Amino acid sequence: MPAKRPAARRPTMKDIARRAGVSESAVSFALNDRPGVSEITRDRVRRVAEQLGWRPSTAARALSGEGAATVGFVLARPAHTLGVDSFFLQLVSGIQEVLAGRHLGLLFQVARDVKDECAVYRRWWAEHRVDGVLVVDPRTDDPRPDLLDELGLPAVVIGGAPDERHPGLSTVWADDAGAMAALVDGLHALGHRRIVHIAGLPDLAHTERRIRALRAEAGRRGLGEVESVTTDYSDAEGAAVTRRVLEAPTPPTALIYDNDVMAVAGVAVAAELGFSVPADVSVVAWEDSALCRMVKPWLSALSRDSVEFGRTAATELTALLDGGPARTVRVPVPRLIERDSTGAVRPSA
Amino acid sequence: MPAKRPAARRPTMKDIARRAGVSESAVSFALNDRPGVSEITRDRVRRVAEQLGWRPSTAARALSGEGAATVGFVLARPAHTLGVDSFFLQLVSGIQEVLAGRHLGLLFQVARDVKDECAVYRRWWAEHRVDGVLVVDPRTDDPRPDLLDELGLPAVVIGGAPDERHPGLSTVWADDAGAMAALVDGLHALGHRRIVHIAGLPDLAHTERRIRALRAEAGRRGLGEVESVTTDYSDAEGAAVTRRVLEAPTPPTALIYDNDVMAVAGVAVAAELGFSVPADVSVVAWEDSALCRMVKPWLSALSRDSVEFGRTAATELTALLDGGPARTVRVPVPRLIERDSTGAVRPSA
DNA sequence: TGTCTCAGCTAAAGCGCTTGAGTGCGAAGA
DNA sequence: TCTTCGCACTCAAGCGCTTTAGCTGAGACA
Repeated sequence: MPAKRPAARRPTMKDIARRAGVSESAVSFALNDRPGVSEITRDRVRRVAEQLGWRPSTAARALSGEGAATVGFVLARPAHTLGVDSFFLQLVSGIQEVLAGRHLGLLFQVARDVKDECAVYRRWWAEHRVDGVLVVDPRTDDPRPDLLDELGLPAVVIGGAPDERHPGLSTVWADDAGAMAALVDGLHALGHRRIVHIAGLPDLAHTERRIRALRAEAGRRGLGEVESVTTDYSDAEGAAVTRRVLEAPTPPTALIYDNDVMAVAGVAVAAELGFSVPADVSVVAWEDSALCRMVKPWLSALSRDSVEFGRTAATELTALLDGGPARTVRVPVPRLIERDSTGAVRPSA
Repeated sequence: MPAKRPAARRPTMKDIARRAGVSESAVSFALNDRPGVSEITRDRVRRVAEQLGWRPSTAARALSGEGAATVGFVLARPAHTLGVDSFFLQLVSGIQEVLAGRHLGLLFQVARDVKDECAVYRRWWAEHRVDGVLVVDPRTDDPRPDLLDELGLPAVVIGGAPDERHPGLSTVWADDAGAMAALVDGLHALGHRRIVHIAGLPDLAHTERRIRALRAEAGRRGLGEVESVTTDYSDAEGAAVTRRVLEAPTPPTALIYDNDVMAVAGVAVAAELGFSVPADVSVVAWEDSALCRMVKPWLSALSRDSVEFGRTAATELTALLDGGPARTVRVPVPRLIERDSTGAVRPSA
């Protein structure tokens, strides 16, 4: 074998045309299932294409107005919160499943913040790189929907609430408020009255939804000592907040963590401070993963199917790319997996 | 505001040419820092381009032979092992840092297995989608280097050992063997003689390197009872293997886990079986993350800078894309962070 | 027999960019 | 003064595909 074979040449439609004895246009018609060629020609062309291992050049396609066959995905979170997070990989994995089936590529980028993220969208649009984007972590007062509207870039917002001001955007969301209500309901039934919610990043829309839902539920039941504290999702802040609230004069009897990482960190802190889980304090993680079964006691957690979430979002985006109308679809409410970290309030408490 | 504004039109070089009163070619020369235009023309063109918010269409660029300004990254692992893994997100994050600086896009795909991964490379190549790829999880007897050679696709292998048979590929690797030797050295000094290595996927090249290194070290020191067991990296298998080896008649006094997830799962099992860590058994995780500080006792771990790893790999790839020679670069050996899970063997043992 | 139609195909332009082959012109050299 | 550079720039072709308009020949119909 020669040390450095020249790279193989990519076959083009011209090659197919020559081999099949027809014009390039005929090839184009044949391969795109467009009328204008007979069935037998179409078959012949298809066979030659297959035989040559031809694949359309996305560049050429994009240039002649067909779109880039690519969708974009930007992750804008501080680097250190990216560390141990099962959600995004699973989400992306679900997204991929759908996209791969349609031969759509996924252009991935991590950005520092939303401002950077917007710049990325602008660049992608100007460079003709993507046909649409998947937007995650919608914020309160988010600049992205407006921008995407302006650019005319099809998009689906993952995890946002329905938004009438942007009829062009699809939304895939989970009913956080409903889930929170159910959760509080369950804790209330177990006798919990003092509940602290260790929430995620303060400007994420779903953080706010959860906080509001908790407050509403507390109000409805006349629970006075209910509080939400926002964090950056990191184990460090989760631990710090846990320490603070458990060291208060009247510590809560139940802790709701907005992700698994903080919940695990929180349990460790609780143990260190001499709190027994769930006897002294119940713990629920809003996100289930292997992590929740790696600590003792096993953590009760709200479980959602992130892979399916990704699939749904990607499906909505392809629908949009096909010219379909923007839609708002709700994925199932996360289900509470009761393990060993939740229980009735101890009578003495 | 009209409900549906038509999407803004992307400015092209023709627009710039018209506004600047020069030909398209002059614009091209000016914007690409090529000789052929005077400095004042260049400036004028640049200004107009800026003012119009022009960005080169990657499609057109790619079509005229400039490459797609995109690199590819395929992750081929069983979906369930993707769950809680800090390594890849960090790696990608480092990769992005470098790529973003050069306006290179990252096309990301998850595949089922290596065969699928190869298909993805072929497709990307045929579709003109990427200029190069980053290959992770090199295997023993890996089909990918040959394929990439054949396609003439620049690539850097992340985590592979130097490979003379593929002079076209760059390699970025860590000295697993050296790290393992140092680790065994340390454990030996603490009195450990029975060591079990709960390894990762059996056909990954670095798994084999570690296993071989462990065996070599054991041989050199005359340690008889040393063993490596391969797993799929999941907490479940990590736990299962831990249970099996600790229930043996003469259980090991030290456990080396090939990732943090399994180590954490293993510690839980050890506790359950009544083993105290590190008094009865020492535990080391080959991968550091927040996880290692979420369990008691805190886990000693081999720490590498995955973000930097990603940066290095991406830098090598860009060098390759610039026409540089393939290189083999070694990143620093992972450093052992000693926490609370490792200690001297108890005299009685 | 001549005309009309229409299925089945070809020719050619165009997408936005790069690039090699000119072209015009002022300055330097004979 | 005339030639010769060489700089600054323009022309036009080409990358691989789509798409519109146009062409051809065979059958339908009068």
